[in-house]
Amino acid sequence: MKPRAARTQRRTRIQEENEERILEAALEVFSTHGFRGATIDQIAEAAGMSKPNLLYYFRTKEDMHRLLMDRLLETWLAPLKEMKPQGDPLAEIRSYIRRKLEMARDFPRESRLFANEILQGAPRIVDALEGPLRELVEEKAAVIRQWSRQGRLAPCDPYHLIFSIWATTQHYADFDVQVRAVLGEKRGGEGRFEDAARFLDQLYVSGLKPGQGV
Amino acid sequence: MKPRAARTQRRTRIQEENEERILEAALEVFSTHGFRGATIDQIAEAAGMSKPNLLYYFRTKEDMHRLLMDRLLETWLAPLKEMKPQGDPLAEIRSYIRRKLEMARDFPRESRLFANEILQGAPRIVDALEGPLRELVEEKAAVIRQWSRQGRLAPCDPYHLIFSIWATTQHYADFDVQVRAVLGEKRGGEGRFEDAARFLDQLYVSGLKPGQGV
DNA sequence: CGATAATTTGACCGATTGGTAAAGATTACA
DNA sequence: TGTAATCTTTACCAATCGGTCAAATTATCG
Repeated sequence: MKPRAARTQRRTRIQEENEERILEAALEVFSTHGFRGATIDQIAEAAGMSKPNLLYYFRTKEDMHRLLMDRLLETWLAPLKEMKPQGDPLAEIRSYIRRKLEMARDFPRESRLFANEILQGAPRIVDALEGPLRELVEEKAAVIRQWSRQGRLAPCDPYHLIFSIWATTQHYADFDVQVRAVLGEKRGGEGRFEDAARFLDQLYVSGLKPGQGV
Repeated sequence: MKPRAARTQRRTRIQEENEERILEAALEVFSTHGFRGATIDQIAEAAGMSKPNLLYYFRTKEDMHRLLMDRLLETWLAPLKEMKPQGDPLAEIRSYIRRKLEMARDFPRESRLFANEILQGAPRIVDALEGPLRELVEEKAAVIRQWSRQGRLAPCDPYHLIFSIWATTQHYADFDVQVRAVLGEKRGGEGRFEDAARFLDQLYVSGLKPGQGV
């Protein structure tokens, strides 16, 4: 009997293990080739099982991708959710940047999976973008605007502030090949994330200190 | 007789036109699906010609991609090349940002083509990254460091400064779908580029003014 | 015009794609 | 231990992939 959807909730040990192995492999393959560029054979091989066996757990390629995206979205929104209105504005933004940078360092494949999907027109998550994501950003934008109004943060466009934080941090995961090519071997080691953190700290703290700019 | 490579340089009008039409179509398709995700049939249809006809002008899918990437790289490096050591540091950086932002607005497909390639491991342009790109960045990083040493710019890591400029500007092309989803209809019109320019101006000018930060 | 080169087409190729059918092997559990 | 449910494999499918070929068509130019 097919395991997914046609079952009363019990999950076998084998089922649990294999689904996890498949998702791990799918993350690897999807994140480096995009949805269309990835093949089930590739994923099956990466998961160490035959293609029909894989398809016993996930009926289609889309099923795998959808589940990955669903899981990802929560993880993805979490750091922004943590930004608290009652905290110190600069400190809140700083630690948001740090969290995002840590995600770029520790979960580059997730970042690339997301980037691939957006880059290719987000056909499979456009709803999430226009729904939960947009609402969360709107909420946090209001918080940032409030901070500015209170004179605790330089006045600035909160949306583009958030975009710039996404861009600068995810860049280290999505464009990793380029970053390492440019930095070379001596500068491009693991220290690049600390260097990036230092630079971004400086940029944003100086750039957003109240009393700065328009 | 095959036109490419096996010819003594003469290029027919038809040849010129069709090659351009093909490259235009290839840019469209490659930039939205990546190399592996794109198919020759798709490109041929977008170019309004039959597949064998397309393959008469470009012998392989890789040939099209390679030519696009070669052309792109020059365009891509141009804005950074324009940054002059003898100019005013903040003004030079500002106009570099503006140029990059204009490229994101006017050539989003080129940006996405590049992003797709990097994201998927840059298998077809890794040489360019480690060669010309790296050298140019090294040169300009030296310029920036010099500016800082002269006290005309806040001391900062020049490499990560450049990365952050790439990231924040290209974001508006590569993640366009997301940007528009978050901004919604009223905020997401063409004005988003001007808003972005304003925000980035503020961020970088305040963040890099001499006497700021570490 | 005629002829030669350039262009376009339809028919086709083997390999790979996403996915299925059914039988065999293994596991869980009464 | 028996057996029913779960898991795995082999063999296969139609569709699509990148690309070829030869014949038909069109453009160029003396």
